[in-house]
Amino acid sequence: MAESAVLPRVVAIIGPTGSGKAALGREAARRLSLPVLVCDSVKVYRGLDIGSAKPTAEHRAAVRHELLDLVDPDETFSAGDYARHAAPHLRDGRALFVGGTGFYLRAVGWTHSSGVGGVDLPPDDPQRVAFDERWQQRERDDAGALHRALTALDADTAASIHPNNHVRLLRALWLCERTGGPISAARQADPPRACVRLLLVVVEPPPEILEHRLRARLDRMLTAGWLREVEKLREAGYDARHKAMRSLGYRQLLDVLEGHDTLADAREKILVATRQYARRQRTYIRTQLPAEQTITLRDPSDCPWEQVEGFLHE
RNA sequence: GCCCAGGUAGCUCAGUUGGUAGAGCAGCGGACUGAAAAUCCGCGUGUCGGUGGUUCGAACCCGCCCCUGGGCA
Repeated sequence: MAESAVLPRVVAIIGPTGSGKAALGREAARRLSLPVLVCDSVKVYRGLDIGSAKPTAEHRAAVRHELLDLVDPDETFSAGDYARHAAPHLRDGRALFVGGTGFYLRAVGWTHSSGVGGVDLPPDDPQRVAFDERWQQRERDDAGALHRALTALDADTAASIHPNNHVRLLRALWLCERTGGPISAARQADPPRACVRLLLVVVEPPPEILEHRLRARLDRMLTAGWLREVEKLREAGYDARHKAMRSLGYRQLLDVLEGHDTLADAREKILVATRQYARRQRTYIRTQLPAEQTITLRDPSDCPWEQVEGFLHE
């Protein structure tokens, strides 16, 4: 109670890619006199500018944007890293997040099992890389090995992850190994709880409008030199080995540069992948982001600013 | 005009000796505890070009018509 009174108040503008949340975010920043805290897993990478729809120099001059360009494309970056970068911006007690990466927002707004943080290592730590490689090899030799191993260590967690989902199985297995016990027990003992008071502004345009915007935006990006941007990154030594370069669109354009695909075909593939991504975002926002208040906007110009300002200052 | 090959799901195509149809992709839905623009799971959405016939029964066999591609004129 007393604790919740001091929790930071956070307004988060979120929505599928191409929904117009960035423009709404700039307007919100002006009205609320807050910087835009960008919540986007690709805009944290330096050099991935056009394809990630990073705010332009003009926009950045007009409105302060934070949490951009945090790492190089060959560096690993996680939701935990994002939460650590975001934390200082919450100190004043009020903040405005704008972006499409719901998973990062959740890392900021909810606590995660303590005791895990201390033993965890970043994904590029040699010890963890060796662990992942060892188990991936084991899974190749013996399908289902990962899931069986996790079942032996932590049946509850194993039951909640499909045997084919190696990424999540590996992560859970790693945590069990590091903590020396079932991770589900630690999570039960310390369940996640909100560490901010959240007002979610969900921008969700009707499907026909979103479709039109996605096409127009993709063509604008290509015209603006997206392919050249990818070529430059490739010349700098970044390629599909690096997570950043496997982001939506970047991987397809790498295929073009490597002669595996035509630009026209890549364009269609990017469009399809973008639609699919937008749908995953909608599902995530709908099901994984509980908030104190939620405003859903079909049209960003209908934003009820009194309610938003009221939430921040009540 | 004649000959050949096709017309089956939104697209590309399977479909055994006749038993009212199924793959991939797309689409739709879902999961998600620091890889998340990642990873993974579930779901078939259909006048089988049309029409008449043969048959207990036709995507499949026969006739006619329509459409597409190629060849010959």
